[in-house]
Amino acid sequence: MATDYQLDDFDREILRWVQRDARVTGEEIGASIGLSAAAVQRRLKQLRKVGVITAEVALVDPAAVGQVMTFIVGVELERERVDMLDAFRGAARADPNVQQCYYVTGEADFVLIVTAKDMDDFEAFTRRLLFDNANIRRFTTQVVMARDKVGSSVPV
Amino acid sequence: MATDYQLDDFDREILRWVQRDARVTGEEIGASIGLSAAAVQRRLKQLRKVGVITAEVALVDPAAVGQVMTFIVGVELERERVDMLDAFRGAARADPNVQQCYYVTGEADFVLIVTAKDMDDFEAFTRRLLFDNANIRRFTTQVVMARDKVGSSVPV
DNA sequence: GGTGAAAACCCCTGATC
DNA sequence: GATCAGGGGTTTTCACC
Repeated sequence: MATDYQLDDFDREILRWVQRDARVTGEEIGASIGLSAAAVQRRLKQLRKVGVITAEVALVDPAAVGQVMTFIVGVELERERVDMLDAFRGAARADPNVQQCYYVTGEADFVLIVTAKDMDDFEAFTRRLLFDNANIRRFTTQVVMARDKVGSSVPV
Repeated sequence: MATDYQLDDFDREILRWVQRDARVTGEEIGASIGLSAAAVQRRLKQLRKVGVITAEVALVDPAAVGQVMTFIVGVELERERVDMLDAFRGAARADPNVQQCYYVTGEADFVLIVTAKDMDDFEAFTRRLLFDNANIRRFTTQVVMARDKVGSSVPV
């Protein structure tokens, strides 16, 4: 696991850079923190290997690809049995409209971040994942009017 | 704006690739969809230029850098005045513990995805952003027990 | 263990068709 | 859009601390 990997200050600086922009060159990072480009690349390789960096991905503007709507859906299951939890998790993970899925304490059991092309698309999603599922007691929907901060930049 | 840019099937295939892995080579993408590497790069450049691809970033495992806890916080403002909304947005966006901030309809006004090193760190966050703010009526906290799906992969 | 320097390699870029 | 030549970034090797 990556949990026991000890970062030093150079690693943290590098992570701050690549969390903003993964295409920045090792040379530029190195110049800003006083390291050679090769050293930066070596550290990046290690950070990937040990799992501190889980992936390097392109972020796509949902509106630009026709996924103009975003919803936050709280889901409460009928019965909290492990097999039912796992079944729901699997279905949520596999659903293309589900961007994120959190298993939480509190009122809801799961919180989902969902995008959809339009209301019909969202309704199709709710039928698919929620209504046609006897194990779901109820769910709440919040419509996102503005995404003020996105991504998953972690403070390091 | 990027909203009026028309994607074709090649673009969509490319977006599926780079949303999973931004380091994949143009050659590999091209081979899988029947395009030359140069053509793929040209399309990627265009997708960046028009804003379909908003960024290419490294994803960091929060647990690996000591941010082991995740929370979902619903925030209800005292009065929904535009200047107060904007003030809160700005503060949330600037806060290092806030990973995501959504302005929503429904019970809450904002939904935040927050990470913290531990409960003390989270408490410090709530003081900083929530308690020391007369404009906040109340907030709810849900503790994330499992992050089943993360990132912001958009179906294209 | 770590770094920096240089060469080799690979990929991206731009020009051309 | 494809092909090819040129430039740039990454990766490896090596010597060094």
